[in-house]
Amino acid sequence: MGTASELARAQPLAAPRICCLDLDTFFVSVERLLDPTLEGKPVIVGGKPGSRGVVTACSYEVRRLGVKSGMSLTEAGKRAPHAIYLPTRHEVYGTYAERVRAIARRFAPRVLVASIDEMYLDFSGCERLYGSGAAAGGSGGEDRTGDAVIEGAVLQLTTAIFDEVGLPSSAGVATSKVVAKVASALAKPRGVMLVPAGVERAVLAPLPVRAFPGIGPAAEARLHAAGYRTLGAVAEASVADLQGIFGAWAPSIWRGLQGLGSGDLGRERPAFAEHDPEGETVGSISNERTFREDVTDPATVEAVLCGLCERVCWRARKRHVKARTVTLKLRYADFHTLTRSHTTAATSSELELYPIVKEMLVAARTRPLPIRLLGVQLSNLGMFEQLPLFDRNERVGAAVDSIRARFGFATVSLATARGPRGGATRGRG
DNA sequence: TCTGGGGTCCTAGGACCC
DNA sequence: TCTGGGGTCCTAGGACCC
Repeated sequence: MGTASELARAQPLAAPRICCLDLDTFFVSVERLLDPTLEGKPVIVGGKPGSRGVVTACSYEVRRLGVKSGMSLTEAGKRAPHAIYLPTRHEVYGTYAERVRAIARRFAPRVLVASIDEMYLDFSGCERLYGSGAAAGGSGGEDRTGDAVIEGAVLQLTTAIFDEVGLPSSAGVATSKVVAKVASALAKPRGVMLVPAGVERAVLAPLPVRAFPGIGPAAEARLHAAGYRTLGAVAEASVADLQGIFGAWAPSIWRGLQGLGSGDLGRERPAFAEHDPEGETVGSISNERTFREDVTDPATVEAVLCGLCERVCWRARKRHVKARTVTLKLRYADFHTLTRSHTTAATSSELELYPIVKEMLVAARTRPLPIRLLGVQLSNLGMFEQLPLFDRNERVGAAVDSIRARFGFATVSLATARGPRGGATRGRG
């Protein structure tokens, strides 16, 4: 019996314990597992230097030379001419990521997959689960002991990932997701950093503004222009001051900087969710392609556009969703980029979508410049049930899918997707 | 330093309806 | 006939993340 505050004093609610687990130079680490001679050498994943594209991952050896992920391969080639350049192999990395997730689920009751190499684990209330015996001799108060217990569990987790899969990882633990994420970045490589409740602001204060998730190049420039250089300085500002810089994000960024960010995992991103808890699917499915060389040839343009339609529709059908909105993305040789979208009745058939997208391209392409990139995106997605297929287009789609399920995506395609001289535009992968 | 590909979320204007 | 305002949907563009 008693008021809520009396109860809280008698039985202190432990602060949330959110762990952000991040695999170190993930793609490089997987490549090294598959080819141990790469160990200790400068490695860049993303493609050949000089080819169009960017660095998707790089080892610490080349980071010392100023190479960063996102940098163009041309630039990387200048800074690290002797590095080993490898193509990106997403399917391979996916299987390793799944093994890591399976280990994570052994350690925490709730796990949220944030990206291929990053996840959040909720250790809130797990102090007793991990605290039996050994860690109970802490000298500090209740919370200190809890911190030590959780830190030990996270250390066990990263050790298990290394022992069982062979991948190095880092982790940050804090009372909120954002601070845990910042801490995991500070812990790299191969470290664990725990931010005790109450010291979040002190940990964030000296960091440059870009260290905070959600502050990118544009916000950084606006912050610098307004005189803010560190997260400590931004934390001093009022929500009203931040409104002009972050717009709708201001309150959540302000809270995050005070260490008051959300202490629960939040919702799984649909792209990673196995089942949609609300029964309704949000999100989008897109594929885009940058040409090796800018193209003008209409047959090539059509073939690629058709192939993109096929691919997104195929992925939509695999997820049992239909789209109401289709968006075309067009990038000219001079990098000027535009999008055109169209909303109709829900579909997942390329036979229906391709003519629409083709028409959008004709209407959108007002300049005589060669094309650098084409993209197709499906959005406004909704679930559909697997019913008998009355519709001709759906039967065609199902037949195509059953062949692809056995032999791969590239084995069948619409005639238009096969390029000018009848040859497939894509290899068998 | 000639700049990938997969996503999510926000902004802002216009159409349309009540 | 003129006027106002809110809500929702659509479209285009852009910031940000990995």
